[in-house]
Amino acid sequence: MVEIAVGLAPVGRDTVQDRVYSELRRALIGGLFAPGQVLTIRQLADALLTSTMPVREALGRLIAEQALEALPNRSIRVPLVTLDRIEDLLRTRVLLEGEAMELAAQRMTPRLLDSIRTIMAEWEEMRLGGDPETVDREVTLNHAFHFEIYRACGSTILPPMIESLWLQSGPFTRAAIYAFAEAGAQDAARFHHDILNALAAGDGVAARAALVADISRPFAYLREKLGKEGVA
Amino acid sequence: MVEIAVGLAPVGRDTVQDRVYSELRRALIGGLFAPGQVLTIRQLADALLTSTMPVREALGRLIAEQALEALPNRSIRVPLVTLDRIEDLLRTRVLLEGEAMELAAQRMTPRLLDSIRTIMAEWEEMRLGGDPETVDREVTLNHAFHFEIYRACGSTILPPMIESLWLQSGPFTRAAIYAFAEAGAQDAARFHHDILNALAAGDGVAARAALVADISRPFAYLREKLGKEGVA
DNA sequence: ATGTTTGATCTGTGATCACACTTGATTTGA
DNA sequence: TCAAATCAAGTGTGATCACAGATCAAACAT
Repeated sequence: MVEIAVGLAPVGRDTVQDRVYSELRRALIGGLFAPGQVLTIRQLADALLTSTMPVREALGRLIAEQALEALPNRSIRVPLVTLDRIEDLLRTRVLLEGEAMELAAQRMTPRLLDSIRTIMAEWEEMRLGGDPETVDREVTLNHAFHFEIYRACGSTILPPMIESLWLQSGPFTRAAIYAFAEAGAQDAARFHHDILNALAAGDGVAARAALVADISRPFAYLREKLGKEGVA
Repeated sequence: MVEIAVGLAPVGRDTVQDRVYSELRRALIGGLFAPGQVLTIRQLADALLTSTMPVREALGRLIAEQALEALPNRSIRVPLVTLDRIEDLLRTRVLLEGEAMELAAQRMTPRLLDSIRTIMAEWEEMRLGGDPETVDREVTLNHAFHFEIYRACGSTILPPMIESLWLQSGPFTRAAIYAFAEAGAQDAARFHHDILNALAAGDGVAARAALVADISRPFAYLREKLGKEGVA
């Protein structure tokens, strides 16, 4: 058989389970669920207007990815936020995302750089608007900015692992985003610009350093806040 | 209510799904499934003497962990082995396991060291026996040796991620183990001794180096073998 | 001989039901 | 008055069934 239509993308299935999974994942990364919140299958099925079957399988996947926690009671909850866990997450994210960033810097192409700049531009415009309603979109764009880079690292293993870390960070990054809405806006933008410049120069070490600064910022804030209040 | 029987361990549930999951995981790490092999729910359910329900949920978890692959055909298979994938896995394992090892070296206790030595002793005795029947037990002990260390690293995030990498490495490490049964036995033993000595000395850098040598060995062999034969 | 259609079989997906267990409030007992 | 027993509502788990899509071979048409 001759090769036809090489430019087409694979169509990909669209099962109910996948939609439920994507929706829950979006909600987790966006911080719509509170740490410690218990999720029940039937309640989610009602909210999502489906039956319990797709929900329980999606929850099973999220538990396997450490994004949710299965208690011995058989109940399912969003993991708690503790000081230890924050340190742990930050350290692991620096390790993996730093590596992915440095690898990506060595394989950067003008085309990819353009794509990243486009996302960055939209993100910055939104931040300047200062509309609190757009925080969801902001989270999405921030996610897109980082993973557009990580996908360029040449590894098929690293990006899914980093996604898992974002999923675990999700429940308490939103708090930090809100808090930094004014105070840290220019900082975050500066870090992203630093990353972009380093990538354009092909300087992996500088890109890694800028990234570490970028993701350490909200964690440092949370650490300080939790240190005063105890667990949230 | 008064506190009674404080010394008891939590009983922990034992669902059919968990047993299926453990069994599949064991089979994958032990290399019982061939790369590219297609797994069907009903066939596994028959083999495991259960219904399809627990099997499909267990498969869903394994897919979420990247241990299995969901094709657009809706069929499920063990991921293929390619040269790129081998390089990718090795690089990521060195990154994560090296970090875990260095962290563990800084938190090592005499009690844990003893526990590791016990595993090591049993493993070495089995290797000296040279019985090809015991390769399953050998794989299990090798796993126990490494993860007894990784659990000591103080992170709750790192070990599950490393488990996921072992799961992905499983389908083609067995080939390497067989090949090294005679040729590399003393090498592997030496690396494990190096690791143990470094841990006892609290020397994280040396422990990391010994570990990298340990896990690079079978990968190097596979790389060479695949380079000659093409994909397996 | 090549390409198309057809049909039987097998696959994952989702819905529904029964069951065992947890949980929390209510009732019962001393 | 307080602790223990009880009961009802709600939970995840597993089995079973119905269905749409995939697969592959044989029959057919070009």
